[in-house]
Amino acid sequence: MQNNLFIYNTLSKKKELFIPIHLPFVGIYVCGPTVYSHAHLGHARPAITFDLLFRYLTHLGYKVRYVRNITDVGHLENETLGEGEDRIEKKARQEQIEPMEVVQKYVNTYHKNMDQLNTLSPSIEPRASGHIIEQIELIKVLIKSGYAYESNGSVYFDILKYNQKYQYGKLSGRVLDDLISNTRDIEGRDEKRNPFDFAVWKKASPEHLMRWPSPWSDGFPGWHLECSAMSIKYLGEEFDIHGGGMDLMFPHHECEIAQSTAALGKETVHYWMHNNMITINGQKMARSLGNFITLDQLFTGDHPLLVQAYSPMTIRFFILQAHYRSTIDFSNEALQAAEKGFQKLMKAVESLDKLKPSDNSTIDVIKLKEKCYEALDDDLNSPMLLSHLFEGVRIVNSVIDGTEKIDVPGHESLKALFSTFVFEILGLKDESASIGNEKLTGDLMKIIIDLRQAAKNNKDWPTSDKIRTELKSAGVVLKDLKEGAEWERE
RNA sequence: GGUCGGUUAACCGAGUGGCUAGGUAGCGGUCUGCAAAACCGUUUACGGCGGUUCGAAUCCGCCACCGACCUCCA
Repeated sequence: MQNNLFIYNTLSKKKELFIPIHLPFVGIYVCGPTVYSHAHLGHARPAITFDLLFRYLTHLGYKVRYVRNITDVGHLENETLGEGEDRIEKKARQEQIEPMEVVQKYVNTYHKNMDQLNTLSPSIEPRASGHIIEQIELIKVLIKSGYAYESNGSVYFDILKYNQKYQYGKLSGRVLDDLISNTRDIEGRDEKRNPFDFAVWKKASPEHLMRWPSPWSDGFPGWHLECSAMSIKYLGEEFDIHGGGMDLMFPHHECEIAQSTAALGKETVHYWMHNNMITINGQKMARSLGNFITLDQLFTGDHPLLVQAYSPMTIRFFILQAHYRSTIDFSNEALQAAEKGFQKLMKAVESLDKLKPSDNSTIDVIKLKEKCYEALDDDLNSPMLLSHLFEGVRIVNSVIDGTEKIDVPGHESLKALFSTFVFEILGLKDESASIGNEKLTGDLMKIIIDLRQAAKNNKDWPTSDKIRTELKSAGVVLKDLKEGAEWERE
């Protein structure tokens, strides 16, 4: 199996030809969500980016194992002070439910949202809380090899020790000495030998709910550890691709590299891929900044910043229109443009079946197909791919117009091209059947209501009442309010 | 302050040392009873100042502005 896929490797800061370790298999690990709140637009970015990668590698014929974790323990709100509250526990306390109820609730909504965005399920979706034993075993290895030490029931990773043999910070381009010299002194971490040491195991305070027994204390694993433990378990000591958001590069992925390298004595990940952020008014969208829009809000339009609802495919198209390593700035204008562009694409796909082939052709579909592959091979350049697909849209419409001609083989190739790139690889789908009908119904009702209002203005009560009666028998109830009529299904 | 990235036309957003990215919006045209759609054409593009080059928006330097990360974040 051969390919010309080049992937930008954060580790080397270069595009590199993708060569898998064990043909025909490919292993991908992507950092998934911490499930303590609704998924927001930012979560859609890595999900769609790596869904595209998963789909493309699968299309190329690889047997891909795609692992995306669920963080359900150990992710604290403020690790600097050492006493940060676990996000999930905090939510549980606020809502007076079990932490695992919080986890279940938001895993469910996350899955629902990901389905709506038409992302394929990962091959394995491991949870941190389900791999406590694996994490404890990894800690034992780290302690034994001298890269971690126990302190008052907690266990910390020894950064200085690690840095003697390996290079801490190489992924994010950081130098440990610089980090140390730039650090303000913060109180409350006397348990650590060095302020940069990070917890791999934390002793639980008496009131802490999520706790497991370990050789060191009743406690819980450090946030970074789960990814090392679970990626090694499911993908092996060396695997192909590790992905995640750019904001995770430091410290999360840096710590992950340190843990895995210290435990195994070798590089675990061959290609590191990082998607960029979504910004809103030029600033990163994040829960902590309070400027985030959840996916549910986006799909319903229920948010002060939204002038209308945007369908899941509009969001997917919007995200694919930018390259995954660029930031995308959110705005209603941009989303409306994406919506129209997406509809134009879908409309052309519908028209494709109706094309009347000629004996000869003015179109080079093979060339177009090559360009589509070239775009994807160039570090998943989805915007470039879309621009080529819009060339296909122009072709379809021009054939209908009669300004271009296509023969039977060309027609078949073009159909295959759209099917492959639009649906199979980009993972778009036609949602006009559902959403379009809903919109149509609304528009039809408006017309009917306006006609009835005209009748009422003319005091044409028989007509007005007839409309209301017949709608009622069709299952639609009209309500005459002060501001005008409203309708709803019975 | 440190590290890294960005600044492209009305908006979003690719890309390249010389050749139209694309979408949306606008304008003109074809078509059309009118409109819509579609097609064709089109609008002040590449932050500023220097340098390298036959030629730079693309490479180099400086400056300005914006953003990300620097133990919360997808």
